This record gives sequence, structure tokens and C-alpha cells, in this order.
Amino acid sequence: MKTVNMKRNHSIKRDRILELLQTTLEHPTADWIYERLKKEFPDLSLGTVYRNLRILLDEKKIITIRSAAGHDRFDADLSSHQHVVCEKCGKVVDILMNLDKSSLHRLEEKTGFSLASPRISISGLCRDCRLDKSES
Amino acid sequence: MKTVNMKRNHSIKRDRILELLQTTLEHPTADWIYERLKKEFPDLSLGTVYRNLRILLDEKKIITIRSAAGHDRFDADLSSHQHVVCEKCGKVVDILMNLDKSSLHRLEEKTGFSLASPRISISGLCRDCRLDKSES
DNA sequence: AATAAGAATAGTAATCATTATTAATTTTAT
DNA sequence: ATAAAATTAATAATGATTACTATTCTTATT
Repeated sequence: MKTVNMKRNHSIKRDRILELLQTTLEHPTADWIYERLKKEFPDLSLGTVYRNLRILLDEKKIITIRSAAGHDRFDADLSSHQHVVCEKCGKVVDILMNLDKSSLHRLEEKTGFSLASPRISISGLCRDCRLDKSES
Repeated sequence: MKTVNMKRNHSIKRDRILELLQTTLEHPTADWIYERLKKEFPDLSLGTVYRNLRILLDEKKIITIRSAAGHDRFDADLSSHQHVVCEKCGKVVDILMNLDKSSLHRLEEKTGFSLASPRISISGLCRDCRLDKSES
């Protein structure tokens, strides 16, 4: 039998990671979460953050946003929306495009990909990085 | 003075890397390019592939496609098009959506991002990975 | 409450893609 | 022909993420 439901004990730390993701408008990196929760749990380890993020991913409670900048980012907002991602610093901003369902379906047929809950990201340059051209 | 034009000597290997990218429909990884060109240049080193890819990126002759799967992929097709990316294996397929220019502009104003030549990628699951559910 | 089995953790080591370094070779301009 | 600059192979280093392990915490069952 195949269940995602691999019964797990409670974990206050995991709960707080999810809660933090759900209540922030940022799209935090693992590091950000770690720094943030270290105040609450001084013994927290970065490995624990990564491990729990992966568990939450398995449970489909969060998604990853992969940026051109080093760190992955995480999002607990599962509602249908899209992202604009800065290709220099990795900053992520939520957007809402109205997706034409039928053309999405045509895309699926053409490409053979399943785009059931497609993650769409548009990469550009955020204001800060644009002004900061000096050292590019 | 600020020029992208940092005069460079010729490099047969760099030329071949670009040519390979321009003539393939794949969106190769650095490894793929390395394996491919090693037949031509038995002394080729993977570092050389990466270094030249970055030079070509600086010169804006190619772009990177970052996939959820490990390796980055590269594309020398600079014409306006979009990508569907498999979130499991990283495979990339070109697509063409007609982008509403004015709504893109509205997005720029709302987000503060510059989307001059936006890279749009839609991630889903390719046919192979979909059928291959067994080991997920 | 006591306790044993399973889950979670901190701390650390390992991995893996990519980048930097370096000494040697190749290319270009003179 | 030759010196300066660019390129390279080989190797080491980096940095984000994952794996490992011995210990601690939870939970279910007496």
C-alpha cells in the first residue's frame, strides 16, 4: 500500500517551521528560518530545518521555489498564484496572472507534460539589484 | 569605462560549446556538453566547460535554465520563448505563449521588477517521470 | 507512573554541482 | 621572434543540502 501518511510523532519544531512559513509574506530560505527560530529554540540545528522542510515537501504542505541565486526558497501558500523571481538576489514576489485553462491544456498535449498544478515563475531583476548595477 | 567587451583571444573549445548549444534542440547540462565534446577534444576538462559557459553567459550569448533537478541547463536560443521544466528529471521543452505586453508592463509596475526579457518557466511532470511513479 | 519501541534531534561528516587556483600551454600583437 | 595576455587541465575549494549517528524525546501500552 502506498500512503503519504507515514505516521509521525509530533514535532514542535516542525510545527513552528510550517507556521512560520504560513504566516510570513517572505519566501524564506532555510537559513532565514533557522536564524529566526534559533531565538525560540537555542539548540536548533540547521539540519533539522532542512530535514523538516523536506518532510513538509513530501507531505505537500509547502513548495520550493528555485532561484538563480544560491538558496532555495519555500512557500506554504498553496493557492493558485505565480512568482516573480529576481535572477540576481533570488527575491520572490507573488503575482496573479489569469491563466487560460484551455491553452494550458493545449500545452499539456503538445509537450506531454502534466501541468496539473503548474508552478509558473517569471525571472527578472528586482528594483534593488537594478539600482545596484555598480558592481555587476 | 564599462564594456562587456573584454577583448578575448579565440578559443576553439568555447566556439564549439556555443555551436553545440546553438545546433541542439536539447537544453544540455554542463556534463552533457563535456561528454559530447570529449570525443572531439580528448583532453577537455569539465572546468573548461563550466568556465566557458559562464563567459558565454556574461557575453549574453546563452541563458541558464535552473531546474528542480540538480543540474543547470543552458540554452543558446535567445528568441522569445518559454520553457516547460520537469520538476523531477529537469527535462526542458520549448513552448510559445503569446504574452500580453501590457499586462507584463503592469506586472513590472506592481512588483518593481524589470521584466525586459523575462524568462518564464512552467514546471510540471514530464511523461516519462509521470509513468515512472513506481519509485517515487 | 514505568517502560519499551519508535520518532526526532544536535552535531558532524559526506555529497555533489559549481567555482577558484595555479602552473603550464597557446594565442595574439609587436 | 618574442613578450604579454588569454586559455587550459588538473586539482583544490566552496557552499548548499543531505546523510549518519549517538542521544533525547514521544507515544502507546501496561
